[in-house]
Amino acid sequence: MGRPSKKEERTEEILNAFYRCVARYGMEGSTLERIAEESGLKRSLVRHFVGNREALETLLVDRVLEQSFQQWSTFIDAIPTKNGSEYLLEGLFSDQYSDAEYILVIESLIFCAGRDEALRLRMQEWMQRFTDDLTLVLRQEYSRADNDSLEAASFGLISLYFNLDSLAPLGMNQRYRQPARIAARYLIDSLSAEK
Amino acid sequence: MGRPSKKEERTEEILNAFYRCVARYGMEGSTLERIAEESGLKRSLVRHFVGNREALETLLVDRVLEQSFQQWSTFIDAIPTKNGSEYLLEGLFSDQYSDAEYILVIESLIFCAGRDEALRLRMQEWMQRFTDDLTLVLRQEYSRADNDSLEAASFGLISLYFNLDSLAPLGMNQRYRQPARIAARYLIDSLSAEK
DNA sequence: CTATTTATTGTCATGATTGACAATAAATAG
DNA sequence: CTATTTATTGTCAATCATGACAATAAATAG
Repeated sequence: MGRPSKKEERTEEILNAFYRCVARYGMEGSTLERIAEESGLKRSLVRHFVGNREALETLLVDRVLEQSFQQWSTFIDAIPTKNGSEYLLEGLFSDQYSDAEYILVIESLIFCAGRDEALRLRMQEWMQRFTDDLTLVLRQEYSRADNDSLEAASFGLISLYFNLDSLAPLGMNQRYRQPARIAARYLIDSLSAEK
Repeated sequence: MGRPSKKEERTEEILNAFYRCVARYGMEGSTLERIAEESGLKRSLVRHFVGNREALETLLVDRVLEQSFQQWSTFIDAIPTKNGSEYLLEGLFSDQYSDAEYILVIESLIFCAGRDEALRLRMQEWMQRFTDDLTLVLRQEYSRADNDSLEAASFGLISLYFNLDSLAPLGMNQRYRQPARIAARYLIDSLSAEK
């Protein structure tokens, strides 16, 4: 009985607002006031539904990493054994799936990790998994390439993917999407050119 | 007459401290108190020698961009007409010249540029010049490659260069230096493989 | 309607950040 | 030593960010 709880939906709204704030102002610049304003709620409500700042940050980090792992798994699992690199290119560098905010948030988390031991371990694991999965996909298609080459190509793809959207604050991410895609193809093609 | 001024050296110390703080805490996280502590001075002295926060930021941005242009020009001008790509690889990906703080500061400036019209224009110019110069160097060596390929390779090199040191907070920049270098070579070699 | 639960608003205290400036100490020229 | 200039220290007020909580309004069950 009693008034029905909006905790779940409100929490969702608040975390989405926090997410957008981090993409725009960074973690340090995302004050509770800004988050409240971005979510269209009073600051007291932010506290009421989620808690203090620490709880808010914990929840955001958990959520971002969980969603990231989730979507990445879905993406990776959908990659066919044959011609997987085409899927990679499409998934990483098409307008369609591009999400600049996402990269800016991840970038912020990596930055914060420099001063947060626990977060650092999680982001290291995150990055490791990212590269390992990519390497695995590439290995399926280019089984003759050695490990160093595969790792180099994986890191190259990730770098292109990250760097492209980290230029979003300059409004230059669209301008360099095509170059990024071409460069990515160069990296992949290099694997088949191996001796 | 009067007591000799320490304005120049103190300003230098303060801006260096600010620089380190930005690399560690970001622009928003670099409070005057932290900058003062990092420089070993009282906050009042920071104000005395440089001014308020706005003046401090203006001076830092000017200094970072000026030094960046300066060092980049020196680097680019030293590149020989023949075999320039070897110099590029060495300059961008050797331990010796690596400077993670520099990239983290630039990254912070790009991020800030999202909320600062004037800064955005300057960083756009900065990024444009970076890629243009790289493209020019590559064109000297791979004159048969078309513009799109050159631009893609340039953007790829920059992405690898940036992304590598942006992993510094995770302590993973050393681990991926070699992959980055290998990937960079792949990109460059792709230009000679052009039809 | 009543009791209960939760949303919503508002407020107050505390601490952090910044700006401004007074007061003192130190160095130098003459 | 004196006058002058600057470094250095210290302090106070204004603003912002946060935490805590009281008070009210709204919704629901019975």
